[in-house]
Amino acid sequence: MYDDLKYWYLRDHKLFKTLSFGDIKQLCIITGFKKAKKGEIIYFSASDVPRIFLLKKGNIKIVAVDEDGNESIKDIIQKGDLFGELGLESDNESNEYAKVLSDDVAICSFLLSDFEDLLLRNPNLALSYTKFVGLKMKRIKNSYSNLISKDAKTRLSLFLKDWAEREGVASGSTIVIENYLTQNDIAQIICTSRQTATQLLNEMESNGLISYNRKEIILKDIYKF
Amino acid sequence: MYDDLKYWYLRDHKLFKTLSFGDIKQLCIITGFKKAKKGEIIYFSASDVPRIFLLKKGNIKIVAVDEDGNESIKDIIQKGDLFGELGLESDNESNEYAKVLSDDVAICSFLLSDFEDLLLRNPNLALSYTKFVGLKMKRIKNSYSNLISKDAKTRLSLFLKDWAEREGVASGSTIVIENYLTQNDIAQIICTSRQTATQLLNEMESNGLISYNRKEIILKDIYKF
DNA sequence: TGGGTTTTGCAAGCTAGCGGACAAATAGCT
DNA sequence: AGCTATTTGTCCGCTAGCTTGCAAAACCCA
Repeated sequence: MYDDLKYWYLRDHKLFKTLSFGDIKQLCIITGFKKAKKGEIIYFSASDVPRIFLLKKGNIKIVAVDEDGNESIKDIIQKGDLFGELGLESDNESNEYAKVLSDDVAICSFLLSDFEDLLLRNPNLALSYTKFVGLKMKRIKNSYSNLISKDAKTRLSLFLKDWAEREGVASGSTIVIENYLTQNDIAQIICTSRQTATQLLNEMESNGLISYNRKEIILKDIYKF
Repeated sequence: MYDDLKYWYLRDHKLFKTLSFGDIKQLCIITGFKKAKKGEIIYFSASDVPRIFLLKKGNIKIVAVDEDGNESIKDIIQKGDLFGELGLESDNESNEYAKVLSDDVAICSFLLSDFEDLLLRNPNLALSYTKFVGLKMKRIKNSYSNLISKDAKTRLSLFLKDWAEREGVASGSTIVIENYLTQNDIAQIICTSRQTATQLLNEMESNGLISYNRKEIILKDIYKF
């Protein structure tokens, strides 16, 4: 019964659509499953055996701590996203943890080595997975070039637009986003200081572009972003 | 005979080490081969069928042109590197070209679709390739976090160190790099203005850290970087 | 309901580094 | 050798956005 649950959690991810019933069963045997509540911190990498994680429910942020102890947001992971050692190579230097942003989350995970075996036995999955990693790479490249050539205001606009497209609920050209990020989080994502982010958000609000509060962000007209 | 040449060009790339003789022959049938000289510009993507390229000899830079016509260096490709649609998904929006930096280059290429077939038939290659893409991604992530948290001077140091490790010829703690980049190129790679790059390089030279000219860069003591 | 914690708002000085301008040096070409 | 194009060196004004510092507002939970 519990195994069945895990089965379905994996089954409905698009990446695993191509797998046979047996293959998923196999992966399920070694699947871990975990729930956590808002604010909890989940450590991975480093100490533990390398794993791939699949976020089934909720949102988390991946935070990296550098040599000097500074924390920076590496990624925001949403329902359905894979995270962890996506490159299939364990890098021990990186010191990261995940923090739960939504009320609660459900995460499944499997060992990197087992996942590799699965890829070897399923060329189609391997190809899909490669494209998936490629897509992740393209995203990062895009953030990188934005950081180089666009100012903070533009980066904020682009981020809001992207966020709205990924998670927003539209009614006409107005989009409502459930806001589970603090202004500090947003600032880190668009690579600016908290103060600048605050200032820009207020500016957008007084220009009538958005309506902002701690619960939700409303983009009045998505076409203006 | 010409086919044999192409065979060897592919054969000695570490990614293709696991392939059987027959597999490579197969890939060779559809392999393109091309030579070019310094300063030449090679267009790819967009107009053409999507391809993966393998630089067999020399150096090139990948330059992207954005909507406003600004050019920016996306990547420096060296002997043995793959480039092109590495994510295996053709993106038409991107407008890029390659410019030859070394005296001459040799490039082989194969169609994306043929490469995909090959991956499907060779799970081991697929896995290696995924790791290779993952590694590329890790590099970009690293540049990104450098850009966020390090100043121009530090980024220049890190870049020189990295360059030296990849291509430099060491004698003791001194490393000599063949310099095929202009200061403008270097500036773009470390994401700063040409003026700042010039100033920083001269500063490092007068501090005795490096010795710079258009032909070569000598890092006096790699441990100081 | 009240006290502590986290988040947001606002002001002002400061600085890294951009960008324009121009001259000198070097490379490339015929 | 001479001419042109490219690259490098330098100076300097300007500004986006970082930092420091503090206060108000919202949230959390016992």
